Amino acid sequence: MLIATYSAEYRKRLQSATYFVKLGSMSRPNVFQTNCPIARVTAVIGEAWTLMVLREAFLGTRHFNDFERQLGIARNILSDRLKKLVEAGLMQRQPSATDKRAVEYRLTEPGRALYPVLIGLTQWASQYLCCGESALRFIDRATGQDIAPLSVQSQDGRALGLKDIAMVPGPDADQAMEERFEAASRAAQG
Amino acid sequence: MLIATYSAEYRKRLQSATYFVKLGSMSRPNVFQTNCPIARVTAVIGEAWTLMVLREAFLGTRHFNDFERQLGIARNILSDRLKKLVEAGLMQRQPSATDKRAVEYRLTEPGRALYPVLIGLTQWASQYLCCGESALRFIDRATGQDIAPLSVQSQDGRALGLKDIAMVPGPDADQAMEERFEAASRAAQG
DNA sequence: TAGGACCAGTTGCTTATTGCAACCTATAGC
DNA sequence: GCTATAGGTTGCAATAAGCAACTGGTCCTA
Repeated sequence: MLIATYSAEYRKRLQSATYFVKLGSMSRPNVFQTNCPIARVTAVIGEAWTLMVLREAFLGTRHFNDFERQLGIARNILSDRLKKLVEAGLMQRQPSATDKRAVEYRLTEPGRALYPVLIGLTQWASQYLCCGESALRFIDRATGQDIAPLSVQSQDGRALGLKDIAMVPGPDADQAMEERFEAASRAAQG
Repeated sequence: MLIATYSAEYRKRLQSATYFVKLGSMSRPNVFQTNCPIARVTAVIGEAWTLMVLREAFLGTRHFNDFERQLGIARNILSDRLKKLVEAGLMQRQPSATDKRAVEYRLTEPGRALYPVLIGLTQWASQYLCCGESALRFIDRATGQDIAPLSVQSQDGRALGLKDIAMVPGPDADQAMEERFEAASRAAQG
């Protein structure tokens, strides 16, 4: 439902070329006007520092100066990223109730919905970039155990590997996209 | 085991400041020398276009010119990103056996291990950026059904929300990091 | 076996982004 | 009032991306 609150307006901008042209350094409207979700997600969280800002937000940071201190990010860049995250509906900007100078940046529902991705990235990096020993672990509060590695599953809960799944064109796919999926499907099999 | 094949050499570079300083535009060694997995993953796949190149690779693209055509990426940037992905061990570069002009870029095991993340991003974007109707769906080959939404789970398969999990310092965490997690833990509860 | 097309890049130039420091406005606290 | 703090903005130098043209091999056809 929160989707509905921001998507009506936001969707228009997503579909206008000028918006994407200004996003990130990838000024290729043709790429971002496709409805490939990865292209769109790149436009929204693909810029330098954006993922780190989100990580900070998940760690509970809410204030401009705290983001700056924790990340060592330049203030103008931080300002820009927070603005874009708010625009994109991932975070909300709220003047503090107790201190009129202060502003609080918090994740919205769409923003929080990214946490499986953040966890997936963390698990991947811990395994492949930190050689299994990172500074960060996730545990299940109820049991204290490490959480399970993120896995792709079927509706009935079977774990699915890369070869068990297929990409198929969705409702918005065009002809070129459909042809690509057939090629991709063959490639995945081989 | 494939980890072992590239990590011995790669790990050294990961730990040297100069490597990170040159990665992306975020020339802040202090950030990337931390062992925060998100910081590291940003260094490796956070640059503009890198995620798109990976998406292409998952779609079965293997040749330089095909990446260029499908993405509309500048050739020098593509060259740079492929080089870095190979260096980082996510892709491998192999001269074609049948055509001596051609080169094949393929995902390695560490690269393929990113697919849950790609799927998570796709599902998130489809829901929040494409309003549920994207050009791309994933189905279970065995049944033809859509796959399940990516979920974070406990060891025994319970679905875990953001509030059911806690971040705790791992083996490589320092004092400052430990203090942060306590703050983060409190923030997640509230 | 000469000529053209094709693959995988590289080079040089222009434009857009980032990093850094200094500055600004409004509020808080004493 | 005076100083410190919060959340920015502005201008300038350094860096990265976008674009077109060029290179060095290899394939293919006549």
